[in-house]
Amino acid sequence: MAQKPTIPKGTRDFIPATMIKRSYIFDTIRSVFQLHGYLPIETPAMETMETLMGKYGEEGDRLIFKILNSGDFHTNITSKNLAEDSAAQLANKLCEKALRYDLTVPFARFVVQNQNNIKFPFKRYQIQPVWRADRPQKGRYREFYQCDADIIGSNSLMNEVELVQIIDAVYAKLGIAAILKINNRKILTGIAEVIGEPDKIIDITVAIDKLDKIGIENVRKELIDKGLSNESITKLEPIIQLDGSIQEKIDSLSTILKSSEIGMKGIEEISYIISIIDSLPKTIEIDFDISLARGLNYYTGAIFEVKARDVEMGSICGGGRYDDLTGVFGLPHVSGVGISFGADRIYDVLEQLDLFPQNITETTNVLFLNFGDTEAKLSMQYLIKLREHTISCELYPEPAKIKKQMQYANDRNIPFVAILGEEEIASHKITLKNMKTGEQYSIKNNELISNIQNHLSQ
RNA sequence: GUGGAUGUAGCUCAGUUGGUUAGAGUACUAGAUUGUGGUUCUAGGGGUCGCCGGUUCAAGCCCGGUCUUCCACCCCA
Repeated sequence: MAQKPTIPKGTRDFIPATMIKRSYIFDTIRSVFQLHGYLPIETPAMETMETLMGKYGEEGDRLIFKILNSGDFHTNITSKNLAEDSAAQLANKLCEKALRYDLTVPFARFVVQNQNNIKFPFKRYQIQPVWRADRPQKGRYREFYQCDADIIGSNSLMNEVELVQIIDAVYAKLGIAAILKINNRKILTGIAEVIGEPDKIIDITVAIDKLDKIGIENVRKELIDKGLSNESITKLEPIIQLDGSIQEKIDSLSTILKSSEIGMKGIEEISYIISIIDSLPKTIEIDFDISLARGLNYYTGAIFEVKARDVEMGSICGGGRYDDLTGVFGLPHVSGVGISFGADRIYDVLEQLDLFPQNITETTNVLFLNFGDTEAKLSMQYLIKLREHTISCELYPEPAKIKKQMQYANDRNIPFVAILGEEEIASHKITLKNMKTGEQYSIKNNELISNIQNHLSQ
């Protein structure tokens, strides 16, 4: 009996109509990357466990898809291992490879391994799928594409500015009204210092990142759970709830963080970035959001996050600066900064807001009907000529009923049908049918290309 | 990993207090129309009612388990 086919949880098939829309997103992002001088690379779908584990925090390790070793993977597992090892320890014995979790860590590995083949500062873009063993839900998949642009080997804040310009250009091209939130990890570190809890920086950032979502009361509860003193929380609350213009927030924080050297460095950085962005034309809205933390532990400077304004969806772009990501792979003191567009969420946003352009659905421009062997052979001559003029065209592969061939053209959304039957051949003519208007007319066979070109350019 | 919903034709879904042979729309195939698509009409094919077990004379419907998908939490693109 035939089994019912399925695909793994959180994965998807893409039909042609969907792929055309997805390609539109990838093409748009890629063209913006290239326009800013970024170069393409690719890395393998799988990395060694060593490369990935421990780079994304404890939660991240759990969400990495591990690949079972080939062959006799069980021979070095004892019953003692089974009884006593943690799941993570067992996984380490059974798996030496895993699917990549993002594009940034593999990129760091790539940079170290290929440091003699690339020119610094190195600007690369990378558009590939990543995998996370998360529970799927709205806007969240287990296999999804990231579109990353990173620049590594340069400390200049001009790189941050350039990435903001890229973000602005991408969303402007796609027609998405977006808001870019900026913060700086050094400011968060500074805040942790001045409230007297420098060791709790991770707990603090994770908690205040949720301020928007769960409110100040629940943030306070979470911080108490994590062991912060009441005194520290009392100091923290007015800081993370600072309101006003970007400049007002910067001014307030300059006073608050005066005693923290690293905090003041963060203020200096964000002021610089924002002052330059302000002087440039842009369509995206910019906000300095003190509660923006982002989970990834490796960020050390600027952090970015983009959300669509008119639709409820997680972030559609994220990124930041990391000062020493390559250090763990043996290349210390190389700073990088990058952003990552979530193509699948961008798709969902465009779909929900009906923002896909109308004209990206057509593929073939002309379909030749098939009247039999003789006529089909003759049609081939015209197909070749049309293709020489980059007009996409095809011949219906078998001499089916005309009704069926017409229906095929209709279903495929092909705008023109060329009819080359016995009558046309005898009179050296071709009948063209415009499938949108239903209009049908006869032309001389040497007028075919100019006629189609005229219609397509209208 | 935690909690809540869900599952009936390829797709979207009806299906009464449990009662003969499970329906509709859409899609598909053919015909009305032998060289013409979209609209219309007619006919046809297509279902182990997610899976396993239980209750019952009788289960798509009730009960238990399991899987799937979706939603939320954690976390994240």
